[in-house]
Amino acid sequence: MPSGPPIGEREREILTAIVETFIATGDPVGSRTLARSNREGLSPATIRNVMADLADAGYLEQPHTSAGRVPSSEAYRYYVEQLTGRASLSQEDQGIIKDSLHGVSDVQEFMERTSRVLSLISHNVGITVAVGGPKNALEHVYFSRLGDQKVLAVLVTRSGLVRDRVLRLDLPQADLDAAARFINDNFRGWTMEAMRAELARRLEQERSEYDRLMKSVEQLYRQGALIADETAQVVFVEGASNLVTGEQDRQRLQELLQTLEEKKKIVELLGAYLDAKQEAVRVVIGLDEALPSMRNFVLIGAPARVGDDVMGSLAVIGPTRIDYQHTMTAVSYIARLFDKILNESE
Amino acid sequence: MPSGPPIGEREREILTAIVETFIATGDPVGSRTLARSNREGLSPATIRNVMADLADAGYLEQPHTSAGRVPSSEAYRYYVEQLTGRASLSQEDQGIIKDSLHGVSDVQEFMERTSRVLSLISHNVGITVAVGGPKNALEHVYFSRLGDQKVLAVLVTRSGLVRDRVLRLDLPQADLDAAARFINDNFRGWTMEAMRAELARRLEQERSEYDRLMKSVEQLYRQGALIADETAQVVFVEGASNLVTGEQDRQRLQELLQTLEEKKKIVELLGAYLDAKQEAVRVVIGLDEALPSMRNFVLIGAPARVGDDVMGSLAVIGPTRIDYQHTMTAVSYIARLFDKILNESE
DNA sequence: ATTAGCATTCTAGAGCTCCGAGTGCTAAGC
DNA sequence: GCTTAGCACTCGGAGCTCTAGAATGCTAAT
Repeated sequence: MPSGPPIGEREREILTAIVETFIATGDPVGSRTLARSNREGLSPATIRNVMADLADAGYLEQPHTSAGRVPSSEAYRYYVEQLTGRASLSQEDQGIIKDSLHGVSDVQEFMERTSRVLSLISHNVGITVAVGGPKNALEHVYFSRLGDQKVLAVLVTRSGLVRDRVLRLDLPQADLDAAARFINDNFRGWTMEAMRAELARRLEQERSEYDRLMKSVEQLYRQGALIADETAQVVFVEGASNLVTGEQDRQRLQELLQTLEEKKKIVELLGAYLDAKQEAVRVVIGLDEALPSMRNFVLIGAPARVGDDVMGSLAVIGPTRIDYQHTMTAVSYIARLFDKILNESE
Repeated sequence: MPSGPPIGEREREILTAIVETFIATGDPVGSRTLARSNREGLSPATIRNVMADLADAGYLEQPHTSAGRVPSSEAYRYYVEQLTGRASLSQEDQGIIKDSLHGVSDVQEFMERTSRVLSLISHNVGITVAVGGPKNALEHVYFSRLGDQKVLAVLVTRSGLVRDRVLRLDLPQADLDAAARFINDNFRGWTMEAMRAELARRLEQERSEYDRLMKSVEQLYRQGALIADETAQVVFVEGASNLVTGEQDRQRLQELLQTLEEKKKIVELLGAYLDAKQEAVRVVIGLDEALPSMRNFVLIGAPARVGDDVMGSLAVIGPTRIDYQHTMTAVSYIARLFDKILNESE
């Protein structure tokens, strides 16, 4: 618990130093080490006193008596809060990002490459989600007969996402065209959610007086041609191999990887923590509340938007011992780039 | 090297027993253990003699002097060869597979679920590839204006694969429709390869007398609307987390996971070893020739076909210490199911 | 051709010691 | 009154030795 008060200037400085040292080395940090690197020449003893206070306040933990101190979640939160955020990305990183994202005009492809680039730059797990959910605005649909009893449904959202699905349905192409025209004419620009609701309402109401057109539409609707559920989300997870270098034991590592394989959970995770309204990069420390296997892991993410439309989110997941400054800068940089690139190509 | 000769009945039996014991336990197997489980009551000493012969012939290896023997790649090859293949899948496994694949009519979705189900059943890595390459026959294309200077190209192959791409292009919808009609009318049923070649030829030849239509077609072609390169392959890799339980050290594990993340290499691997013409399940032992990080790993795969058309491949990758019989049966079962399900839904 | 017996080899693991890092406390110093 | 030096104490980890057990290969007997 952040028993807030006991954080004065000196405490702040020492806590920061501890966090940074621990992030750099991974070993519990002791008063000696700290005294050496501290610019005001404080003695180990003094530092010990401060450390004891910080430990009481819940910012530090001790693996065992004769070891140094390790930052608690609270400490990381505090540390992140007091980061200025003024840092900028190295030329090299900017280069990597730009090379990798150059010339992409497709949201999905952008997402895919971004997850890779995030993992490359952060040396952790890069994740992107392209929302395909109910909030998306419909651009248009397209149906096409495929073989004998199959129909291909293609759905394009305003955000440029393309989703397709093969349905078991036996309708002539003419009917499909009519249905597509109907939907496109009536619902272009609607959110998927609203469209589905309205469509359901109409189908219900006019049930008695169905004409051929509405019958086709109903069939398509029932078969899920208007893809809008969470399966429509596209998730890219890259760099899981980076987790191997961490200090977890086998057991934990496996659980971790398993979790990352469950795309659904990942979507939920990002959904729960990344508020679409927020502007900036968000850091969530203590992921174990949502996902037990993610104990000691943090999420650093931001919404991916073009203008005011939220297209999805991008994030890095890594151990609490991550380079916050660098990762935050990278995430923020790419988020801005996303807006810029996709905006100008509109 | 398989100095072929010294494999008589007794040798065969002992070699098989060694392989099976090693697969079951993971420990080098010694003459004692073997003598105990051997049904004809051979003494350890006799077995030792046989084992020495087998070692000379290259079928067994010794980690160190006072340890038991471990099967060599050659031994596994031999072992697999003499498997009857008569085994059938447990009801339970059949249930898992059917539940998971039930009602799927979309090749891509089938592939996706299959990779998952393969990893589940084999407790190893399940991989599927949907070929989108030059050999695929075109079903139809569809172009649609998207925003101001973008065009969405959707390409459907005979095999039911849907590929889309966003192009930077500024053509009116009418022109796009005309181009699509032209391509569909002229090239439906052609392989992507043939179509591209013919199109290139025509564009070259008639360069002087271009009309509006051919100009649109050329632009679309140049922008890559007729997706047929290897990026059109879709790869699904599931169950990488299963590798953690193996006995590799961290270093190897990480390399392994990295390799699995490189979809391109995986496609090449399957391509190199899984011959489209082959009917049955194929087992490749010694993957390190192709991928150094895959030392001690094997590939158990089969082509995924519907009738005579190859849609891709499915495979399991796991350590040499994999349950061959079970995995082979599972792969073969799913391959047959693939044909059956997608055939009847045509 | 098998097998029993035996000397030999080699590893994994248990037990042990010792070193170093770190702590908290107390008493002295500025 | 804050800071620091000094000191006794704690504890984990590295390194060492030693042993038990599992295998082996060979030889000689059956």
